[in-house]
Amino acid sequence: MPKIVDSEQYRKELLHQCFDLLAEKGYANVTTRQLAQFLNISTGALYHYFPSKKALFEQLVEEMSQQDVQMLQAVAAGNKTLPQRVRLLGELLVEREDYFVKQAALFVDFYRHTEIAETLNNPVFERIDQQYQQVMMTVLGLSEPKVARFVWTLINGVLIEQVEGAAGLSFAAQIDLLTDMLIAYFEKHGS
Amino acid sequence: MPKIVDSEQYRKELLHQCFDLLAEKGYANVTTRQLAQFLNISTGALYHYFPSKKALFEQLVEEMSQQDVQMLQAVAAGNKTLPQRVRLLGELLVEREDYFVKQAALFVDFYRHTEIAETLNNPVFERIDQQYQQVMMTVLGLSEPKVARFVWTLINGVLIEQVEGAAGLSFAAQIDLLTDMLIAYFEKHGS
Amino acid sequence: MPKIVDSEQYRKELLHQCFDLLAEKGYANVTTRQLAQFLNISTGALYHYFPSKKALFEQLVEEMSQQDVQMLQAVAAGNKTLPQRVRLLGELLVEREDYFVKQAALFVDFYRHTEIAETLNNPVFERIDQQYQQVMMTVLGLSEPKVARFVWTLINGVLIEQVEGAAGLSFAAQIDLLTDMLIAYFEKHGS
Amino acid sequence: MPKIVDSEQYRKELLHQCFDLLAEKGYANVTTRQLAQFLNISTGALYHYFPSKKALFEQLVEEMSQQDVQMLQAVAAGNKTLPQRVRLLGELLVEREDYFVKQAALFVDFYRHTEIAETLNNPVFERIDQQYQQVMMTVLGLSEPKVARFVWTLINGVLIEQVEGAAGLSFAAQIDLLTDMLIAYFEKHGS
DNA sequence: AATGAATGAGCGTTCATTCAT
DNA sequence: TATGAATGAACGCTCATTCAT
Repeated sequence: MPKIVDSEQYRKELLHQCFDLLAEKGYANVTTRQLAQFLNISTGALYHYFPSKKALFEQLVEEMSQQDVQMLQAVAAGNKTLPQRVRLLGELLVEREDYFVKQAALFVDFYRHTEIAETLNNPVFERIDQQYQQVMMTVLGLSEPKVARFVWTLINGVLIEQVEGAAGLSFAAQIDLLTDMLIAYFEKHGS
Repeated sequence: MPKIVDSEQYRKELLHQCFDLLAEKGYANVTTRQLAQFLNISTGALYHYFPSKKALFEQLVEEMSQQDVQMLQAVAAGNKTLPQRVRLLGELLVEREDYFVKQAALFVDFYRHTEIAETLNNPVFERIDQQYQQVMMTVLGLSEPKVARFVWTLINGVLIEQVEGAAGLSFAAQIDLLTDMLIAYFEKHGS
Repeated sequence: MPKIVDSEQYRKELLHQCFDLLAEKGYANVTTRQLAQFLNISTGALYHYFPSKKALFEQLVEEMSQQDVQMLQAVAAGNKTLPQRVRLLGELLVEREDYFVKQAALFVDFYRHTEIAETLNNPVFERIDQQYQQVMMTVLGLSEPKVARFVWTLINGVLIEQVEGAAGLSFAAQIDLLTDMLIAYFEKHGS
Repeated sequence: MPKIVDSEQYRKELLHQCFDLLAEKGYANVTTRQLAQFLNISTGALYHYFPSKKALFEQLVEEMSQQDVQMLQAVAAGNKTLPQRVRLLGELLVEREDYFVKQAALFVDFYRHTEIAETLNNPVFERIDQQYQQVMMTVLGLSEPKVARFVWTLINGVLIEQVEGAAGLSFAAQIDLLTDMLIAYFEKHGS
């Protein structure tokens, strides 16, 4: 086994490798031993890179949310009308369905495994929430933060239903419906 | 404490008593001992009424979903236009915010604690999903099952955000926005 | 395995059974699994009776110190001169050498495994220290608390050397020497 | 940082640096990583100089006991009466209270972390014990080895009580009492 | 029907030690 | 010599479940 040269880099690689496992099985349903085995390292090594299971999870969520934001920003480029932007956003989500669904799974776990008292003071939470709100405003060119936030809430609702594997409709079909609804709303109420 | 006459009835009472505790703290964060203590029975007795913690939880989810459906049906009564129905539905949700948010919390837990392979074959899941789809069709007087189903998905998205305690907007404000959006959509695309 | 009827009684029995093992091997060198195995119960049962390994240990120390005090009080009975009392105390210690040596071992562990900050506020510590000082005053009929305390310190020094198995002299010989020293001291300085 | 010329010398320097840390926190409460960090070397380097944590500890105890002996020898110089020697010894102990208390802490840890079976055969133990007995004979000018040995036992008893932080009396006060007691004893029984 | 003591596999985590570099 | 990443057995403890009463 080669000596790790860039330990910071390796830590991020480990995080990325964890993503699928944690998103699919859920934080509470994956043990540190499973995690280590999955990563092909010992439990000791896992704790060499992360101070605790919880910290690993938080780092993962943060890392992924940044990746999210970068992906979504792409929609903002160019001169587009609001309906165009909404459709583009929908297309992006459908294109990367697998990623976004897993990401949503991670978030649900993250929130549920944090004590409510902790939630309010947690800087990670706040930063992430702010980021998503901001990116939705930029992407859709909205002036109302609360509408931007609401759009993200709805998207998450659809994503989470996919997580649960309970969807009667395909993700693409749901995103289509959502797109239509948003466009109808913006046509009627302005942006 | 009255002598137990109808064991079936008593089981349901126990379930109703569990609801708040499990919804607030989450399935994984409540031990069977806590559950038993909360119900003022012994752990042995708990296992007399329910074969396992998981089974108890599934029965609770099922029981509550039926209660949900009954509540929602109320909106369907009388001769109303679609926008009226949508608004009524929104009002009902806001009125009983506490209950519905807890219910959503329960669902999220339920899905996350079930293996994906299990999800697809689980009759409980299917039945519940069908029920919600059905009730939304009735309540809104829709002819399209998939739209009905989707409306419920969106409502759940809003509820789950409240569960997570992460909401930037109040539940009422979000439901208002959702109501407006649905009305705009139906006006444009028909029901 | 019969059901335990008097759980409080059983807890004390478990404590007494632990005594030898913990005194001989030391708190840190006995694992909870070893403890459970030694007691012929499961680790789960151990935690049914004691909230933690540390709590078990503290209860043991307290229980034993009470037993100590009762033993030592016996010397106080009757009308005796100070030298007589000193000799009687020495005889008692030699008679029950095994017990007192183990007890001393326990105490050393107890103090070393408690954070210094904790030591000062710990009610268990204070009570025990007071008890020994008090009992030495009574037993020797001393009016000076600090001398009483000092005598106990010296006795403990001798006991601890036995714990360590490092003694060049037998316990009886050491206690004899100590007795002579104390008598010489009291003859010269009064009691 | 000077280039290491004499590896043996460096090893002893490392030991001396360890002393405070190990005496204050206790063998079991200091990890090899902490030790290495404290010494400004890597864990690998630590294992280059010492075959194991335990061996390091044993070497430390041995090294320190030699230092002890040298300090104590100082009292032997000159033509003094026994009471004078006893008082001088007491003064030395009080002067260097901090050092001797730490030393005692080390010894207690050392003995407790060694299996009893091991204790009896351990050459380190025997050598150290012999040394102290010898030095006490020289220092006090005693002809009886067993009394010399016993005096050291009593001194240790007082030191250990200080280690435990449980002392009702100051170290100086206890040493004063001990001095008086020894003098009274020697006056009565001869040396 | 009901109790609660008992079980033991499994959890997150630690740390003395090793070894490729 | 020296590094520090890697190991993995073992720790204290938890908790769904069982079972003698």
